[in-house]
Amino acid sequence: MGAVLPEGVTPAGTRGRILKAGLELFAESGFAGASIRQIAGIVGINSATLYAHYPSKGHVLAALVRIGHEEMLARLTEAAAATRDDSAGRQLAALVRAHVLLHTDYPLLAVVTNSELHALAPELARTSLELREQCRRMLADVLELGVRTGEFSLDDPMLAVTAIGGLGVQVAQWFGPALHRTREQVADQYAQFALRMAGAHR
Amino acid sequence: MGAVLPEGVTPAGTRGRILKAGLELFAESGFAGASIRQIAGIVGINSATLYAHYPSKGHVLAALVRIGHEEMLARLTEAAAATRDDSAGRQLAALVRAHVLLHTDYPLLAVVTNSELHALAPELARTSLELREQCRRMLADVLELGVRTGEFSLDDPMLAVTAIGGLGVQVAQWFGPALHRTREQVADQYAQFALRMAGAHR
Amino acid sequence: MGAVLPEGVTPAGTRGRILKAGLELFAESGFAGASIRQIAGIVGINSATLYAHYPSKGHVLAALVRIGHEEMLARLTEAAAATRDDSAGRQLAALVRAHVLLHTDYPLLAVVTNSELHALAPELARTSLELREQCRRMLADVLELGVRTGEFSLDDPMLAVTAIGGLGVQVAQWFGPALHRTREQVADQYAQFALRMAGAHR
Amino acid sequence: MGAVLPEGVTPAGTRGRILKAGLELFAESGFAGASIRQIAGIVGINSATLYAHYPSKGHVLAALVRIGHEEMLARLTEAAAATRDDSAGRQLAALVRAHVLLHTDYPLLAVVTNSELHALAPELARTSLELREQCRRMLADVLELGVRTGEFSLDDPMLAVTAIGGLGVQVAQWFGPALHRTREQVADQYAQFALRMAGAHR
DNA sequence: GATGAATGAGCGTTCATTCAT
DNA sequence: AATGAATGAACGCTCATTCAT
Repeated sequence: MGAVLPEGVTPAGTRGRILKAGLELFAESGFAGASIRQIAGIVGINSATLYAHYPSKGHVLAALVRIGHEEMLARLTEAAAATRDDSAGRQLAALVRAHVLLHTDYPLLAVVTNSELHALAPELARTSLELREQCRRMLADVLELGVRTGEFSLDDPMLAVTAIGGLGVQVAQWFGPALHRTREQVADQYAQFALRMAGAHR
Repeated sequence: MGAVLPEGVTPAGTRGRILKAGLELFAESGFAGASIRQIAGIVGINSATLYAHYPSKGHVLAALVRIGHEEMLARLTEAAAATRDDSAGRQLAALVRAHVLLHTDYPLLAVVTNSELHALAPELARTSLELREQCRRMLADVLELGVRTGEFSLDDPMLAVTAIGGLGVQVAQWFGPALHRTREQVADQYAQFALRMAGAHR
Repeated sequence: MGAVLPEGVTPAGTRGRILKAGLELFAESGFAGASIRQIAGIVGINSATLYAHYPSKGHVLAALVRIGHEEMLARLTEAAAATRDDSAGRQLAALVRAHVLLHTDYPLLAVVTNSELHALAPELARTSLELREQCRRMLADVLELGVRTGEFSLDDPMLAVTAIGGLGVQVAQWFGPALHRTREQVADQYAQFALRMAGAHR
Repeated sequence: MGAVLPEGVTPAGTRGRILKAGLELFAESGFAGASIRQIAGIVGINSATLYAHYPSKGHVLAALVRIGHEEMLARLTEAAAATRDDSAGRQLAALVRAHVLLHTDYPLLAVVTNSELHALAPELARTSLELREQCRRMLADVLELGVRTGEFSLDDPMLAVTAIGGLGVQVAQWFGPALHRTREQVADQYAQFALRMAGAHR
């Protein structure tokens, strides 16, 4: 299945396998629709054993959401760093490409990260919400830069941030081999869409 | 609350109140996260009474999803009819405006319609899936028309259909008074985004 | 199917159709396993309508059990009357034949009458229990007569009453066309069994 | 109470206590009339705990029915073995005695085994139905043997199998201290009845 | 005589979680 | 690190019954 998690960030051993099983089930049935016993069943452990690794079902989701947001921030940060001295257009393209590729590479994680955040207790969600805001800020900065330099033309930059930021989210829901497009092709297309939305010239 | 349903299509009396309560809860907690007793509680009836009106929890969702898709098709159809003889650009703008306004007017319905369809038994989902495909087809037709007439320039029209079609969906998740923009302003902005994505010139 | 009730005793119209439906379902699923809605469904009426004819589910069963016992008493009485002046052997044969034929003719009624009596509130059951005792008495009288005249030889007449009285009960559970025997054949066989059990000579 | 189960075959601990409670209630109210909470209440556990031991209410019944049939087969087999070289008459008497004693020793189990089999899902019932057929076969064999040797005289051996096989069933419904007869007395009487029904001479 | 809407109680079952082992 | 047994609460749903129409 597509239940893939970023290496490095993801814990090893049983903890990691619990996360992967949770990812699979939360993506398919939602947080409320997936049960601790189903998760344990996939991992091959008793449901009570799960509590030796995570203090509650909510903490499993929190860990996933956290990983998803951290990976997003990492990729966007990297993209920004790589284009720090480029034009606003190049910076925007890099951000959108990175965002889209995140969603083609970890589609289930993106789905869970985006649509199950509300199921999280406020305290468990806080960290992730902050990461999310940082990402948003990065996109907003680039758009504002472009507007300032005259490279972009936007009537309502804030709406543009939301619209462009929302592009990647959809990708996670349908990207797959049946699409007959590579991740790069999709990323390039969406980068073009973003540039056009920003009214970029040159 | 934003638990608003299109008039006319929505049944009257207890049936309608059940739908509104279901809409509110499904939007907030998802299908699996909302309980029949919660719905009944909002309506102010015994949970058993619900079954005098709908044969199962799934049928409540199905009715909502159905109404959502029918309203979408109705609005898109109206927009298309009103611009039948206009340029592809005007047709596209009309479709996107209609789509966005649907999401500003019935945000909860749009959220439920889009993100809980998977919770529906295949048989209950079929009708709605067909309506959804019709809407997609309408957007695709306009984009193809624009490409044919040279009005639009698109490398990959199919991806554009998806990207533009996805614009409205996000709107439902954040539109509200706190945004300090009218529904018309948002619709106009998004129509502009769509035209830019399509590479429309004049 | 085999949901047949004795004519004459059974009420006409909807009341009768309710009884037949109840008979069918109580025989198949037991009193607790059959629902008022199922009964109403077979009759083709609303479940609330049933209460215009019977004050409760229990009263439907009571009516059936009553009919069953009355038919039994009627048939046994007739058999006894027809052989009043015959030998004990002929009297016994007539009783057993009548008993068996009752069970071949109204198998479902017999099943319900025998195995759902316990589900009846004591007050509703009383009348039927009295009828049942009368029938038992008739059989006991014949056996005692035969013992007195030396026609029968029995170590423990009371056990014989029970054993012979129980013969018919089984018949209801398997009699049918698949048996490839007529009701008369079965009745004759069982009458012979009874005579043998009684140790009848001549 | 008479909620007694054969030792050895019956599981120990909570599992066994669940079976005993189920036996008591199924015998009294039937399968449909007894609730999981009633069973759990008698055992003294939460109703959810029951599901740690049996996957469904039906499986509790299935276990009981299974035990009942296994005990029946075991006792009949033993009786047959002990009289293997005896006359058909002695073999028949041994079988009937064993059958009756089974019903005096485990009356509730016999009632449940006989009258709730129909409530079992076909798959759960299969094994028990096979055991039941084996028992029937044993009785049929003895009767056929007696007919062949001229020891018995039967017009319709198949009906005799059913009639004699049905003798024991009734016993379970009334045997008890109030009867003022020992289990042995009843068994002997019924063995005599069976021999007479078979038309045995010496 | 019949209905649809309604109800309180209860159904079999599953939930997330705890705890002794 | 892992388990089986246990729990209170809740699940979706059906029950027999009532009542205004």
